[in-house]
Amino acid sequence: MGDTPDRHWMGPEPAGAARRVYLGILQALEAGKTVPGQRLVETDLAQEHSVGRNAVREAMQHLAVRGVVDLSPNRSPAIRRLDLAESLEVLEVAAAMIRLAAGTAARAYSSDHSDMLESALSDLEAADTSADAAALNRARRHFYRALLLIGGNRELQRLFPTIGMHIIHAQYPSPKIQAARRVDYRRIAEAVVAGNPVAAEAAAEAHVEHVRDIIRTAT
Amino acid sequence: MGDTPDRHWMGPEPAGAARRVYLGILQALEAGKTVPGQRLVETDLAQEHSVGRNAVREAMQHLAVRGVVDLSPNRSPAIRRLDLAESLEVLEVAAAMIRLAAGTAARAYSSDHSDMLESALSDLEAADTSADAAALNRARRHFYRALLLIGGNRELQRLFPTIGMHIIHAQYPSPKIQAARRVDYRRIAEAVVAGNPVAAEAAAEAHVEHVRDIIRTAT
DNA sequence: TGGAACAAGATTGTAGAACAATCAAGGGCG
DNA sequence: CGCCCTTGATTGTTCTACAATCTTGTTCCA
Repeated sequence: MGDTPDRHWMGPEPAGAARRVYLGILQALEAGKTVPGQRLVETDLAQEHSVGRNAVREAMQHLAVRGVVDLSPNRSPAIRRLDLAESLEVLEVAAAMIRLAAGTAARAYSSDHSDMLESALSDLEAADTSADAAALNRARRHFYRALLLIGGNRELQRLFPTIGMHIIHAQYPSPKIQAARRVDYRRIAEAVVAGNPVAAEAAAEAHVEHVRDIIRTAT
Repeated sequence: MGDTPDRHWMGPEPAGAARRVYLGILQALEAGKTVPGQRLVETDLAQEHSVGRNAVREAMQHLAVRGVVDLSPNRSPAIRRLDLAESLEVLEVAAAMIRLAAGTAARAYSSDHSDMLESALSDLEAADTSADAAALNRARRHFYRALLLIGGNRELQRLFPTIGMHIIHAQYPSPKIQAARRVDYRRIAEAVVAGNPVAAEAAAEAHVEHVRDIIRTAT
């Protein structure tokens, strides 16, 4: 349907110059080139990406919104670091949001949407065999994007990407989580396709519960 | 327990110069001096508040995060306008978050926290009789702040204020909602004090349901 | 030796100028 | 009447300059 407002279709992302910095840092984080706690100096990043300090600042704001960096006055921004307690707090919020996303998608599902879920799941399989970190993250986002688009709740689309999941995945790059995803996402998808909100919500919560367990024991 | 990071204790708020603009606009919105759909011109605001254009831009970013303004490239930011459908979408997300906040607070409640809830509730009563719009909003925030502090989930504290509730309240300043709050908040508080998460979550959802009904009929 | 006070450097906070890029409205022309 | 183009308004972006603040290292005194 052509009514998707593509303007900032998935949570506000920076545009133009700031975007380069923003994507660069996210990418460096996924690649492990930057680690939690690391300080990010404005002028360095500005030179590195050939942009003005303003643009760097703007990128930092967006990263802070998504819970990737911590911003405090008169201090260099730092990649956010989560202790176990705060990780679990993030997961608790994530559980509520994923649950809502799954339930909403199940309620709104129609056969028009089958392509989205299919391609997301096949992406996941493909990435799973390749074991490429970037591809895995892409596939994960792809799945949630499908869920959010099917559900059609624009406020949820706006807020969902702001949960601090980037850091969670950067801090606990466990292959076990990926294994869990493969099973859990499929279960969620099945419930959505079946138009069964209760089952979808249950599957969503089960998934977060699995991640929670893995993280708890992995620490 | 002095470990509460007061730095950005309640969702990231702008600091310094940008803060003036940010607060000015929120205030103007609550006072009805700015209306949904209104365009906000950078240079005007900069002069008006005696700050640089970048400060205005920064304020806009924060307002966009909180769902107060809509930002699209090469266009003046505009106060967000919600049609009925999107209002309901916002409320759906709000329901999930408030539910989580209430449940978490109920689980974490101890007698140390009684003051917070008490003062929040008495604030609400006081504001209710005075019927001053600003005081009402302050009291509402006070209540949720208490809930979030009791629950202690830092990620929830970060994300909660970013739900687009500012606009909801700006667009539907119905006295009926305030009446519902008086009853509903007390019921939530009672469940929290009783340490009953299930009841707290139910009361939270009931409240949002009431607001939903009021908005549906008020349009 | 320990530590307090101070000095120097690094980094962020903020305003402003300048220019490019884009958009919106109005005017003229076919 | 409708299309195109010019023009003004507004945002996007970089750069400069300086104030405010933090950090670090050094000196000096007890």
